[in-house]
Amino acid sequence: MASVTQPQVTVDEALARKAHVDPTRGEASCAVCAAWELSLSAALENSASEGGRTLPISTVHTVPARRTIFHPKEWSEFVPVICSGWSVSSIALPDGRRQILAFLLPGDVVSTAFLFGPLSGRHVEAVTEVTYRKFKRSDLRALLFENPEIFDSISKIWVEERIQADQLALDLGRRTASERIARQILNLAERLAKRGMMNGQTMEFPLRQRHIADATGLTPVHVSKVLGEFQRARLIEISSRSLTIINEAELRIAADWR
Amino acid sequence: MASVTQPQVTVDEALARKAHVDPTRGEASCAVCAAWELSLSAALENSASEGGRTLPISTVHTVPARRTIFHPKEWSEFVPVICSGWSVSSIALPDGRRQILAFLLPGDVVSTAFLFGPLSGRHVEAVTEVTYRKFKRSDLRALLFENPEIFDSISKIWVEERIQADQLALDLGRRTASERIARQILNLAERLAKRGMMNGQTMEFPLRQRHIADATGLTPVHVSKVLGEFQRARLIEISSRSLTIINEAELRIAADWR
DNA sequence: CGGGCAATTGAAATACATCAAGGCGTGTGG
DNA sequence: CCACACGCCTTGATGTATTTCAATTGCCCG
Repeated sequence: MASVTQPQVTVDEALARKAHVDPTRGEASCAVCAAWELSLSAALENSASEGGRTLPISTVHTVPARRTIFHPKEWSEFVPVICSGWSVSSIALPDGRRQILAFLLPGDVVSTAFLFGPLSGRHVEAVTEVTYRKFKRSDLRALLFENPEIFDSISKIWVEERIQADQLALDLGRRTASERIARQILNLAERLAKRGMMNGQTMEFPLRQRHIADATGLTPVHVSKVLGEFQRARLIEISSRSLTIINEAELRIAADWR
Repeated sequence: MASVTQPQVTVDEALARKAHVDPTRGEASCAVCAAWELSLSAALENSASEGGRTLPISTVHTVPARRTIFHPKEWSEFVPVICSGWSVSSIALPDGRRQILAFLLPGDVVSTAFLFGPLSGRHVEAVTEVTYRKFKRSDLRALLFENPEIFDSISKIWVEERIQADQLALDLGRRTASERIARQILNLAERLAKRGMMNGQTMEFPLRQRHIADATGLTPVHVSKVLGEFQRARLIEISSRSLTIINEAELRIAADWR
């Protein structure tokens, strides 16, 4: 028996299973999670159905856009996992400067570090309307020890998370503004594609330029200028909260090269 | 029984224990690790002596300054832990730009992510002469499952590591050159102090300005200018590979404030 | 209809990079 | 032991990417 969950689960199967586990709510949100190979939710759903038990204690919450999901001063026993919508994880300085550490998409756990201790200073905020689950840390940890599959899943996410953090540092420290912005776009496109949230080369794009600025360590004004250049060069097109990659090859060059 | 190892171990005790476990080598290096509360080495030493077993398979290596400890293309089964000396962990772009992710001091594990999978692209390089241990990943993982104390230790280190990564991103994305440099100095001082490697307010400082530049996302030239200012302002003093913090209060202000 | 957030654009300021030259210490080979 | 080369640091002049400031427009929402 393989100890790592392979992405054999189709969205339909996951939907059916979800309906079995929790027939009170009709959202397809966590089916999307379950379809995502690396997701924590996937592992949890699987373990729950296999054992014939219900999911570990978790509560579902829905918040409107711009609402705080996790407060920086919160010293919480809970691990939040995004079910639907876009949100943003960041840390800030007292004077208002802030750095976005990640855009969170459906299926993302805020950070695996939350499993092992509270991560104070982290702010998680909804960009669109968001639904998310809160798992109790102790429940998840117990599950982790019982279930090697889940442990493997978490380990994978852990390594992924570390790689992302490394790349973020490299981007912020050593790349130009255009590179950083191009990379954010490509990165988001890739992650959305994994979730079946790309429509050809176009994606819903609820981010404000302020978000991109805070993620790339730049100013909203400068982000506007670079995005303007990208559009004039016909690399991308942005209109009515959606973004289309017109010339992926050129965009990749802008992202990778000096 | 508390599941978290407290720093009750004195350096002397650790030395004695070390001698018991491995009488063939006289270095005090890992005694320092054992004295450090958060260290992986500490947990390992404890478990080894408690069970009356020997340490898990690990090999000790010594390399001269500037030598590579872990190659970016290496897809290794081993987890390196620094025993003595300074080294540096970084990632680089094909065109030569590089970002230092951490300065590694005695007792530091390169990254907890190494426990769960190879982290390709990471380069670890000795700054001074360095001795380090290589643990086999599978051994460590086995130990992790047997031994909740070790698991707790690793969890703690992981959370620490995540916090460090967050702060690095904030520094690189949102702080000025002076702030970044001042913070690096204070951070190193604090970590050295934990290891008993501070001599009052002065520390051995084997780093080249190129290292500081690559850690802060700046140019060696600019680092030189800022360090010059700090010295002229009598915040610090650097001479013959050692650095003294003269005015800690002011240095903290330079580090925290705009 | 009004108010406020978001985006765009241009002009001016600035932080940092690049370029270039010189000095200083250190190891090395003649 | 000297000469020399080389890496490292410093310093100044110049260049440039990005910020800051400011004005204008559009737009969503109350």
